[in-house]
Amino acid sequence: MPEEQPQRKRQARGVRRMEQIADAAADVFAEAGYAKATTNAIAARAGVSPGTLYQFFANKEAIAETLAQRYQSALRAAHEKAFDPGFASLPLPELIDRMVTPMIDVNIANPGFKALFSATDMPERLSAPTRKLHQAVVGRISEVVQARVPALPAERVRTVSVVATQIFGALLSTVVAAPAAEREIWIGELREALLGYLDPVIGEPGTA
Amino acid sequence: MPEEQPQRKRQARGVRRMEQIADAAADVFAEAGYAKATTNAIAARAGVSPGTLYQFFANKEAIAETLAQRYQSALRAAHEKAFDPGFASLPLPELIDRMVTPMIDVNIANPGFKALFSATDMPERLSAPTRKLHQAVVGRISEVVQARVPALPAERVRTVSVVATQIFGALLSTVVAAPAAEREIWIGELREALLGYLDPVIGEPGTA
DNA sequence: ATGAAATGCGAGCGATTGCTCGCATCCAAA
DNA sequence: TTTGGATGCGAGCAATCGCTCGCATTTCAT
Repeated sequence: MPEEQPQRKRQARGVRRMEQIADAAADVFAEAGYAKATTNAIAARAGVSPGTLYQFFANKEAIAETLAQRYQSALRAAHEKAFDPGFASLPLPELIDRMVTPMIDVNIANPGFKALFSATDMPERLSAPTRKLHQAVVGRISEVVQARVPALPAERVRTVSVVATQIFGALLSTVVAAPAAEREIWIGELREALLGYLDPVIGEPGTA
Repeated sequence: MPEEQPQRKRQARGVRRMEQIADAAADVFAEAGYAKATTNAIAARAGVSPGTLYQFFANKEAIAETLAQRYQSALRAAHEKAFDPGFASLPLPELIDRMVTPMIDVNIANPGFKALFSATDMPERLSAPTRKLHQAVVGRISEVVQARVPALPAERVRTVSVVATQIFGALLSTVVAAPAAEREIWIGELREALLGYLDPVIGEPGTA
């Protein structure tokens, strides 16, 4: 268990510096990926010296960890909005919309993070929590699906949830990468894709 | 244009060594990714010294390039099987099956290559050709879709083809990663997902 | 005002890694 | 059998990069 070390007292200026460095790191990581991003480049982007950077972060991993926590808390907030069990009885198109919208928004607000934390060049320690959250999404979707169609075997519920998540993830990248003007088009296609896959299985609540 | 340098004469033994090194590189790259894979590790895996490795490959990039060419020619062969324009008038489930099967097979036969060449830690030079082939796939699918439903606007044809490709790519990873025993299940879901998305648009040949 | 602590700098250390170099050995053509 | 080139080795070079260290400056509580 990683115990909190008695982190030194920060002045307001120091806290600002930390955010400034973390912001710069988000840029550099997004552009270059974790492995190719150098700490010196992050420091330069933040307009500080390498020494200053290491005044606030123990090492490269710690910088990424800060970003990981930012992303994770944003994700968790989105999950609360997206996976309300009460949605289970809604018409399928609306159900999809309620789930998809918050997840898209959080990823548009944090561009690059999804790619960064699913990349393989990042230390296991940092990608693991995000992957775990991703697994949790499958679980949350499974709950909604199971609540909607109780007669569906648990194994099939799981399979359907995994596939729906994969479809969502793939098209999410396209939506985020698209210029803002085209996003609605791709979001529409995303909805159609999910609807097309899910309708035969869980189109009507209560049926098997 | 990259001109062939007058590569030195190889003995049969040398050719074998090259394949042996390339095979080892495929393993190491698949395990560690391009950036984290060291040439010394590749040499060790191949059971040769670093000097021997560089007897046959100019640099790290050249090793990956050999693998890229392997993958690309395998992909091209699969594309020939998968994107026959004559498929356009088949019933949709069969059309999907004809396209999907060769693409799945080639990726099962070359595990790790898809992930390797779509990773961002690889030099642009090497990922670009594979990305270009991927773009070509969208074009090939567009042709089939357009041939099937001539009344569909070109822009919409393109959008549908992109989305279908994305759905395929996402579930392909799951199929390849799954143990052989479960593959048929995931392939079935992949077919259902594509069918669900495509049926409303191009379900019947000739309709708009 | 003053001292202690926080902030800041940047040259450069140590480890890693792609790659080289000098030299030994193997092979095939003459 | 001889000989030139292909194959093979592995210590170590050079460049990169994460990170440190010594020291200067700023901030803040007293």
